[in-house]
Amino acid sequence: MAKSNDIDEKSQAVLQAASTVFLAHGFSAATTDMIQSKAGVSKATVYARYPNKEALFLAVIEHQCQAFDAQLQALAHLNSGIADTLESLGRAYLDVVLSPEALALFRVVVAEAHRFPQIGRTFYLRGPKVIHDHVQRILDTAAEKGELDLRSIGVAAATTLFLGMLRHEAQLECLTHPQAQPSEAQRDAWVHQAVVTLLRAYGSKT
Amino acid sequence: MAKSNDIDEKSQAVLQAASTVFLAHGFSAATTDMIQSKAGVSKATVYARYPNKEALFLAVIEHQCQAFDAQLQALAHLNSGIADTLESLGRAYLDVVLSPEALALFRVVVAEAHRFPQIGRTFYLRGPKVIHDHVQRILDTAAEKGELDLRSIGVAAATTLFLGMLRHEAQLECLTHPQAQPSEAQRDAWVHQAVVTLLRAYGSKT
DNA sequence: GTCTATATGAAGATAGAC
DNA sequence: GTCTATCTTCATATAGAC
Repeated sequence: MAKSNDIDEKSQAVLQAASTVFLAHGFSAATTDMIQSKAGVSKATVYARYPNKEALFLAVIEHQCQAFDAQLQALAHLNSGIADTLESLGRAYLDVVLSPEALALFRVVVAEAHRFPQIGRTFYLRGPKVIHDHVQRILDTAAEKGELDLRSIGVAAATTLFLGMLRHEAQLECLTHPQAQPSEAQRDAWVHQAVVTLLRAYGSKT
Repeated sequence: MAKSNDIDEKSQAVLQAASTVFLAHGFSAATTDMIQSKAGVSKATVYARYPNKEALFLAVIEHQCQAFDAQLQALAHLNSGIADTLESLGRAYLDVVLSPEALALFRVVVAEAHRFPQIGRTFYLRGPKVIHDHVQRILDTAAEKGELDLRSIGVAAATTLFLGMLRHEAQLECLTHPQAQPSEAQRDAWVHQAVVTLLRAYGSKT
C-alpha cells in the first residue's frame, strides 16, 4: 500500500510539475530536466509513465483543459433579472478567464495548436463552448420570460456577441501585457458595458 | 555597387527567411539552421547581421508588426451611412485579421510576450490600437451626424465593444482550429451581426 | 563579408545497478 | 520502479580560410 501510494504521489508530482513547466515556458522551451527536477524525481521516473515529451505535453493539456472545464461548470450566479444574472456570471467568468493559469493555458494551446491539432479542439470544447452553452441557456430563459427579444438574431448569435464584448478586450490586454493585472474596477466596467449593450440592443421595452 | 546590392539582397533574404521560420514554428522550435538554409546563406552571414537568435527574432517581430500596421492603415471603406461604412471596413479588417500571416504573428507574439515583453506592447500598438483609432473616428463622426447616440457609454467603449463582437469568435475559432478557414458567408455573418447589434443598441431612432 | 568546418553545450532518451 | 550515469543528437555560436 505504501508502495502504490508512492507511485500515485510520483505520478501526480510529475503531472503537476510538467503542468507548471509547460504552461510557463511552452512546449519547446520547456525541458524534461526542468520537469524532472521540479517533480523531485529522476528522468527514468518520468519516462516510465510517458513514452516521450510529446505524450507528457498532451497529458498536461488534457488535464488542464479538464480543470478549466470544471472551473467553468462550477460558476455560480444570481438568479434574478437578466441584467443582474449576466453581470454576476460575467464577472465570475471574467475572473476565471483572466487568471494566470487560464491565460497560460490559452497561450500554450494557441502556440502549439498547429503542431498538436487535437489540443485546439479540446480547449475550445472545454472552455469557450462550455461558457457559451451556459450563457445561451440563460438568454433562452430570459427570452421565454419576455426579458429579451432575440427573434431577429437568434440566441446562439446573441450569446457569441455577448461573450465577444465581455471577453475580447480583457483577454487581449492580458495576453499582450503579461505583467499587468486589470483592476477590479476595470473588470466590473468591462462586464457592465457588455451587459448594458446587450440589453440596449435586445432587451424588451417593458 | 554590385557588392552593396548583394548585401542588401542577403539582408532581405535573411529577414524574410527568419520571418517565415519564426512565424511558422515560434521562437524556440525555430532553428538558425532552418533560417540560414531557407535564406540560402551560411550561418556566418546571419550572425554578421544579428548578434544572436533573440535579436533576429525581435527584428522579425518588429518588421511584421510594421507590415501589419501598414495593412491596417491601408484599409479602405465606403463613406456612406454608418451601417454600410462599418460593414465594409469590418469585412476588410476581418480578412486581414484572419489571414494566415496575421494569425501566425498573433500566435507567436502571445506565446513569447512574457519572454520578450516589448513585443506584446509593440503588437498591441501596431494592431488593435490602430484599428481601434480608425473605428473610433468613424463612430465619432456618426455621432456628430446624429446617426449614433453614444452619450451613455462613450465612443471609446463603444468602439471596443464593437471590435470585440466583430473579431472575437472569428479569431478564436481560427486560432484553435488552424486547418479550418471560415467561409465568405461566415465572415459576412460575423460582420453583419456585430454591426446590427451596435446599431440596435446605439443607433438613433430617426 | 562570406563560407566551411567545428567547438561547446544542452536536451531527449536509455542502460544497467539496485 | 527508481536512480545514476551516459549515449546521441542537435542547436547556438565561432574560428579561420578566402
